[in-house]
Amino acid sequence: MASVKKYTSFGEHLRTLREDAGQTLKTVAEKINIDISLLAKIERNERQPTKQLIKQVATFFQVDEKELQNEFLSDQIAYKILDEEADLNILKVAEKKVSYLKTKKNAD
Amino acid sequence: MASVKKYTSFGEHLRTLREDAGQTLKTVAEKINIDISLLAKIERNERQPTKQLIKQVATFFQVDEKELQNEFLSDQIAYKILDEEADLNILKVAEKKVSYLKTKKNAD
DNA sequence: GCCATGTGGTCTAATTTTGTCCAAAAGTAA
DNA sequence: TTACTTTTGGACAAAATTAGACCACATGGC
Repeated sequence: MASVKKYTSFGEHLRTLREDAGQTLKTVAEKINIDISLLAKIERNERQPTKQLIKQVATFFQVDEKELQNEFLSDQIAYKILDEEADLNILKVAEKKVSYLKTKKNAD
Repeated sequence: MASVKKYTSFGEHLRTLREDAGQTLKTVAEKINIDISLLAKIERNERQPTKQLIKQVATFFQVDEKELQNEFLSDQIAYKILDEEADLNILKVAEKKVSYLKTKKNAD
């Protein structure tokens, strides 16, 4: 059985990666060449990471990049739903729309 | 039995509303006080409607505002997934995160 | 006290997005 | 064909959003 997946925010996930690696904000920020404060904000979900940053972080902590990108993407969707105080069934509708838009895209 | 729900894009939905009402872009745009070209772009999903615009449109066509807002929100999510070429199971993760973030929010 | 680490505010620059204007295309009817 | 209506699409300025930098301050250990 694989490890149990925890559903935290992207920032918390990142912080966990860093702390588990026994690194400080400073060492990591220097390694990936960004401001300490920016990294701290990302870990607190006050700034959004760029694709490039996610890639660098994934390399640094040796985790799968695509998975980390997905981690962030699902975060964005979750926050949007919270912001708009929307119903969760919107996700079901979105899923159907993806299928629809995909077939539509192929049709031209 | 209620009407069968169709999963189109927000813009297409809007266009259908307008055409079913036998209105032109001109008449609707004037009524809600925006540029014709902007309304056309929204119908083609080239521009995003503001909340205010959705409200006006809902009033004009006498449809439920909240439902139309949801229609748009699910669109945004669907397009994001398409853009990022992400897997649909991201939506499941997002759902779990909403729950997590909700409880977290209440905890402070 | 000192030093390392993390926080939080403010600001600028860059990027993204909206909304307007206008010309051209497409459709319709005479 | 011509005239007219409707829709499309490009270009661009204005507005809004966001990342990222800088720095002072807080916190915590030694």
